[in-house]
Amino acid sequence: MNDGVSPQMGQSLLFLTDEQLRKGIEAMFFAYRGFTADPDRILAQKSYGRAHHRAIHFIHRSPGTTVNNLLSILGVTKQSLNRVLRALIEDGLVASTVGQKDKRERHLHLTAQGAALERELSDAQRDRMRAAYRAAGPAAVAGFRQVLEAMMDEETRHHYEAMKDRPE
Amino acid sequence: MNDGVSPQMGQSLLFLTDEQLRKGIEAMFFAYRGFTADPDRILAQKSYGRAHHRAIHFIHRSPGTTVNNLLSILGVTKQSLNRVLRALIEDGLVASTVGQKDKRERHLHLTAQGAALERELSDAQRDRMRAAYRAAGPAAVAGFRQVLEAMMDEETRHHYEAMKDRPE
DNA sequence: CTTGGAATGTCAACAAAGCTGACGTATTAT
DNA sequence: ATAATACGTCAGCTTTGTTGACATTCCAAG
Repeated sequence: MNDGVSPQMGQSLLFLTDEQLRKGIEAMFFAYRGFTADPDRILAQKSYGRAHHRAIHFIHRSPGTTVNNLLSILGVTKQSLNRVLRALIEDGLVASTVGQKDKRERHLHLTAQGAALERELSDAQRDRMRAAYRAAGPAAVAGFRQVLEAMMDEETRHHYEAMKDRPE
Repeated sequence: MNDGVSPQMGQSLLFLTDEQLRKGIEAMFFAYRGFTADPDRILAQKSYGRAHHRAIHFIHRSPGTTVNNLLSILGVTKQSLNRVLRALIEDGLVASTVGQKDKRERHLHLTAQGAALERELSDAQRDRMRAAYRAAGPAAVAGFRQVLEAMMDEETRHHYEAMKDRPE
């Protein structure tokens, strides 16, 4: 299994062994459970699911986004998103307004109520992330982000990058 | 929002800002899609799903494991696992044998066919992981693993650690 | 001005994968 | 003997994804 790596970097390539890769894969699997655990608990009380969380998160991040844009960020079908969105709109967490320039489009915003839930969810998720970051330290965090970014699909990374530098 | 960090480490705590945490959260979400994308494609062809992949993975990792043990690793109900397991046994990918010492237990193994699918799936998943590792470098990989481990629930981390140092 | 295509919404039907609750059976432990 | 454990299974429900079909609204190009 030659890796096509230049010979002058004869330094430890042990981090690329199948064993190391397997640990990374399992770490990813187990960590994702923790990542979603706290929001999941909050959502269950309100009889929402992860799909609602994701919609709320990205509407918060990109206020006024269109349904189509949200669709491509989330990578699901419009039917699937629509079901979630309908519930959030009916419950008064999300406001959908017809576009001025293009009236076919709907622009999505969080209501005060929606923003409140967003805060509750992201507070919980951030708490765990903060604890993990603090335990691991800044250098580890930089590496964490680097590896995750390298793991994304091309198209996905574009969405990620586009969202990256927007101010809070 | 005081963090209770000792004052002598007046160094940059900027990596703990909400902005940084949010990026980590989004990176985790987007990266997980990439993480599962390649196996998902293979599984879809064979009309299996992620649940089958997980069962196959951990049976491969812990040959002869009992149903109960697998249950606690995967964190699902026995009914949910049973559905998946039944399909894999019927299709001849997994062998279930009655325990010798305790005959109530079933010990699970991959058949040759099951091992073949396991290899196909983990090859695909490892390829992406390897590319990400190589792009990021060994230091980043160490950080990646540190943060992920710190993100796990206590109980989950035990499973992870228990599996960690077993030879391939 | 008409017409084609894009954006959206909605209906129906289905599947994967999780859940609860109940029950049966074999086996082991007390 | 009885209780607890390990496993399997039936039934029913939920969330979240999928296709496919179809209507509406609207922009833009001919």
